[in-house]
Order: sequence, then C-alpha cells, then structure tokens
Amino acid sequence: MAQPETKERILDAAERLFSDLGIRGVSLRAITTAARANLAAVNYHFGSKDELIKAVLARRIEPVNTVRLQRLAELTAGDAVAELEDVLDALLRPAFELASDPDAGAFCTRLIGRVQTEADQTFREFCAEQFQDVAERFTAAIAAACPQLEPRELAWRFQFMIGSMSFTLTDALDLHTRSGGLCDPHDADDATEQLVRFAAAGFRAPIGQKNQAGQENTA
Amino acid sequence: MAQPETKERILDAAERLFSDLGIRGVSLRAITTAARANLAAVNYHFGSKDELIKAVLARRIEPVNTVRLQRLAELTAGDAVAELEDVLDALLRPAFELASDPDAGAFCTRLIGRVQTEADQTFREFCAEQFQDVAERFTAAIAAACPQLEPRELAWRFQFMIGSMSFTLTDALDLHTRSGGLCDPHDADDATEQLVRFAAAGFRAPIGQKNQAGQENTA
DNA sequence: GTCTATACAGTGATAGAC
DNA sequence: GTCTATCACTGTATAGAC
Repeated sequence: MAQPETKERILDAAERLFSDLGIRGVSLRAITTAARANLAAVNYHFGSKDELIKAVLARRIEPVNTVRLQRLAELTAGDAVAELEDVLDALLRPAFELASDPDAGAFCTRLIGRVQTEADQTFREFCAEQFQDVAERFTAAIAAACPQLEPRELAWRFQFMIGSMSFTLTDALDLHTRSGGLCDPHDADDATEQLVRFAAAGFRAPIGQKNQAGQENTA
Repeated sequence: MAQPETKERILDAAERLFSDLGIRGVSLRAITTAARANLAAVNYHFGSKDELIKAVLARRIEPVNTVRLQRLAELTAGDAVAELEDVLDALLRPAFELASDPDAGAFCTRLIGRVQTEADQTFREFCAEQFQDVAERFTAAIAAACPQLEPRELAWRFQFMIGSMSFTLTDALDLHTRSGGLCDPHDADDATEQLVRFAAAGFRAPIGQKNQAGQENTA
C-alpha cells in the first residue's frame, strides 16, 4: 500500500502493454511482471483477463461519456432544441480528444475502437452497454434537430456515424499514410470538424422516394 | 484426395467455427477434428493459425473485390465520368450482398468487418493490403464524380464511408434491436441504399471555410 | 483483505517417423 | 502428405502465508 495500489498498477501496465502489443500479444504474466505484482493478483482483483480488459476500457470510457452527456445537457437546457452540428460535436469531440491525448489517449482509444468490433461478443456487448445511455440521449437530440427525419433513417444514419467515428479512432486504414500526410486522425479538432460536417450532411440527406414499408422480408 | 482436399476441408471448418464462436474461441484442435484432419495439417498447409485466418478471409474477400472492380470498370468504360451514387453502389453493394448470403455470408462477413479493426496489426495490415487497390481506384472515381472536392476532404470522407460500411457489416451496435426492428443490416438492398444516400450527401457537403493549411502540427 | 507460490488443463507450434 | 509425440506457454484455480 506504500506505492500506488496494486490494482491501479495492474491497470496502468495492462493499458500500456495492450495498446503497444494488442490484447492477444500480452500475457497476464507480462502484465503482472511489469506491474511488479503476482500473477494471481489479476484474478484476485479482476476475476479474469477479460474482466481486466473491461476495467481498462471502463476507466477511460466513463469520463468521455460523462463529458458527452454534460455538453448535451448544456445544449438542451431549458428545453432548447440544439443545432445538429452542436449535438454531433458534443458526441464526437470527447472521443477524438481522448484519442489525441498523448498521456492516456493513443493507448486506450485504439483499444476502445478495436474492442467495439472485436471478434468476441463479450467486449462488444460490454461496450454497447456502456454506450447505450449515450446513444439513446443523442439519438433523441438528433431527432429533435432533424424533425423531418424518419426513425428508420435516423437509426441507419446514427449507426453509420458511430461507425465512422469508431473506424477513425482505430485508424484501421492508416489515414495518415493513405492521404499522403494530408490528414491526421490524431488531430482532434480536425477529425471532429471533418466528421461533423460529413455526418450532418448525411443526416440531412433526403430520404429515398420508395419507402421500404411494403418490401418483402427475405430473412 | 478422394474426398475434398484436406486444405479445403480445413478452410470450410475454420470458417464455420470462427463465425459461430469467434476466432479466440476456436482451437486448432477443434478445427482439425471437425475437418477430419490431423492437428499438424494446419501448420503444414497454412504455416500458422494466423495464416489460416488470412486464408479464410481471402477466399471470400477476393471475389467481392473482383466484382467491385468489374462494376467500376463498366461505369467508367470509355473514359465516362460515373455518377457518385453509382460508384458508391459498386463499392458497397458487393460487401452487403456477401453479408446477406445465408450460405457463406453471415459467417465470414462478421469476420471481415471484425478483423479489419482487430487488435492485432497483423490482420489489419493484411486487410489493408487486400483493399488497397480497390481503395485507390474508387477514390479516383469519387474524385472524378466530385470535381470540387479537395483531396484532404476526399481522404477523410472515404475513411468515414468505409468505417460506416465496416461497422454495419459487423453490426457492432445491434442495429436491428436498437431500431426496434425497423432496420435489418442483413437486407443488402436496404443497407446499400441507405449508406449510398448517407455517404453521397457527406461527399457533397461543402468544405469548411477555414482551411487547415496554415495550422500547426502538434505531433 | 491482500498477496504468494504452485499446480493444472488446454493452446499453438514443431521435429521427426512413416 | 500425414501422423505421433512433445515442447514452451497460456489463463485459471487454489491452498496457504502475512
């Protein structure tokens, strides 16, 4: 107890190692060695490696979601209807800011984005839970900002926007190289403004003439 | 050699098991047992588990990319400038069609989308390689369809669109449930039309007043 | 409560016989 | 090409010291 709590040291070491080497590439032994703790400490404090990963994620996700909801609350104070661009900014900027934070950020954001689409359902479900409240509130705010938008189109387009965000956070296609240095996904201001502009136009796109209501269900 | 080649049987078994249980949840022993092959056969035919995963992916990705490039070639035959919506359709529809194919599709598409943002760089790099040629050609076609679009904005927005596609293929947020049954990401027609409309509006969005040219580089 | 040492079943990989 | 045997290593569980 003289030094930072064992639990905290394990979280720090795990976060750093995961982001450097990927989840698969890091063993519990490597983590506990780096944290100067015993192997069994992970299972004592967290229960399993999967729960440790969740704890690493939650420690970074929760503050981001808190900021998001706080900014949204400010925008909609007094039953005001917020501008679409302001709503999207409140949702996206905190995530990109975490990603560009050289201290904790680069590490963990790749993780968040990755895990959101990880092969194992476990982490996807966990992230969906963490995100559910935020998704519901922001969907409502976008609906208020776009009164002409049908619920079906709103759901699709919200999905598309979160995908754009998540994909850019992980930088799965190496945007910096691919753009010849023109774009830097770790520039939070630029990433936010670019995606706000892209998504706002997408939300405002007219819905198709043929409504899908009478369509057969092939499944 | 009397029955389907061992290599083929391993690929089939691996694809089915991976999509049912996730990559992590399937051991080589489970695969080789299901394929009625010996454990060492995987390493003989593929070299490693990672290479087997790549082979499973490539077998499905290549035909999709072939169709994409073929449709693009038809659109741009005779130096014609294709409509933006037609270009996006040629890029997106083959992927969503694979996803909705009950035979091979549902299995492998989740894999493709997942792996594209997997924690390990290995698979991301592999998918990026597979996608590079397609990305370059379609970026050029979009640029031709949107002559007013700056290269910087084009690169950002292409990234966003691929993210939307990838995220929807993995269905990381369970769109069907979240939309109360309104949206079905396995309906290839609907998914394609929705994303084409969203992305086309995004590509056509005006670029911001303040150009980032004179901005400091914080990295 | 916290931590240590240790044991265990299951993993991917490999060398060498057939 | 295929197979057996075996390797080092993984996550997990537990008994017991402080």
